[in-house]
Amino acid sequence: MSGDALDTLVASLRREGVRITTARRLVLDALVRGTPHPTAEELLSSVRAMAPDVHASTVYRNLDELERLGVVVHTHLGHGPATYHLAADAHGHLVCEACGRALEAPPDLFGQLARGVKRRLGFTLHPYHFAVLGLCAGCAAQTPART
Amino acid sequence: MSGDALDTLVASLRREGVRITTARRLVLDALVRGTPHPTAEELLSSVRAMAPDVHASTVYRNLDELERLGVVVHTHLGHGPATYHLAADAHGHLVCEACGRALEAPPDLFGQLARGVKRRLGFTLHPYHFAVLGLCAGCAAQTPART
DNA sequence: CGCCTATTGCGAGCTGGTCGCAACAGCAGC
DNA sequence: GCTGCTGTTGCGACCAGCTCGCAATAGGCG
Repeated sequence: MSGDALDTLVASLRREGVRITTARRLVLDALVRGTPHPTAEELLSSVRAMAPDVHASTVYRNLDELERLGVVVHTHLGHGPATYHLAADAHGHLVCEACGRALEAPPDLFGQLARGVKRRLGFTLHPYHFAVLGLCAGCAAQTPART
Repeated sequence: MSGDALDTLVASLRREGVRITTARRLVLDALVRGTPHPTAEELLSSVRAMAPDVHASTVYRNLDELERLGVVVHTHLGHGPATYHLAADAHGHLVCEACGRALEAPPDLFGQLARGVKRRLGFTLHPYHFAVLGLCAGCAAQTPART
C-alpha cells in the first residue's frame, strides 16, 4: 500500500541523515500517490492541500535536493514546465506533438539505441531526461501528411 | 560559397511571397554562415553587428516565422535557451551532461529506433527537437561511476 | 530540554520568450 | 519613380518558470 511506500522512502532518507520536514514529506507523498507526471506547480498544490503555507520555492528546493539525493528525477515532456518522478519509476517518454499526450516508452526501446551509441561513439545514454517527440498513431492518421 | 547559399534561400522565399527585410536577411545570413548551434541571443548579436537597431523580439518573430515556413528548426540541447538550425541541416544531438558538448548523431542512429517505435506503437518519431543526454566518452572515463 | 544547523517563508530578481501597438518599409502596380 | 496596401519592425510591458538572499523557524541528536 502507498502509505507504506512513503514510509519506506522516508525511513531510508532519514537513515542517510536527511532531515524530514513537513514540506518534504508532503512533496514525497504527492509523488508517491499523485498523478503520473506532476509539474512542480501541481506538486505545490497537492502539498498546499495539506499545508497551505508551503511556499513554491520550498517545493523547488526540495525537488532539487531530492534529485541530488537520487530519489527523484525530472523530465521535460515538451515546452512547458518540467515534470517529476520518483527515480525508481524512471522511464523514457514519447510525446505527441499534436495532442500532447505522453506515452511511456517500453523499457527495452532505448536499450538498442544505447548500445549502438556506446559502441560507435563511446557515448553513454541517459535517455530519460528529455522526451522524444513525434506523432502518436491517432494524430498521425488525421494529419494532412506534411510533405 | 556561402553568399550563394543565402541568395538561393532568399530567392526561394521570395518566390513563396515572403517579404525579405533587412532583419530577416541578416538572421538567415547568421544561420548560414555562423557557428553551428546558435541561440536566439547569439543570432541577435550577429544581426546587430550589421544592423545595431534590430530588436530581440524581431529575431524571435523571424525565427518563428521561418520555422513555420519550414526553413528553420529549433532544438533544445539542455536546460538553456533553444538553438536554431537551417532545416536542411537538421540532425539529432547527443549532449554530454558533464561537459555540455553537443555531438551530432549519425543520421542512421535514430532510424532503427524510429522503425521500432512505429511498428510497436504506431508512433512516428521526430527525433530532432530535443537532444538526448548522456555522458561522452571522455567524461564517462573521469566520472566516479555512480552506482 | 537545548542547541546546532538545515530548512523554510518571503519577496525580489533572473532568463528566455511573447504580445499589443503605432510607425515603418517591401514590393506590386502603375 | 511614386503610391498604397499590408506585412514587419521597434519598443516596452508582460509572462512563465525558476532561483536566490535573508532572517526566522523547526528537526533531531545529545
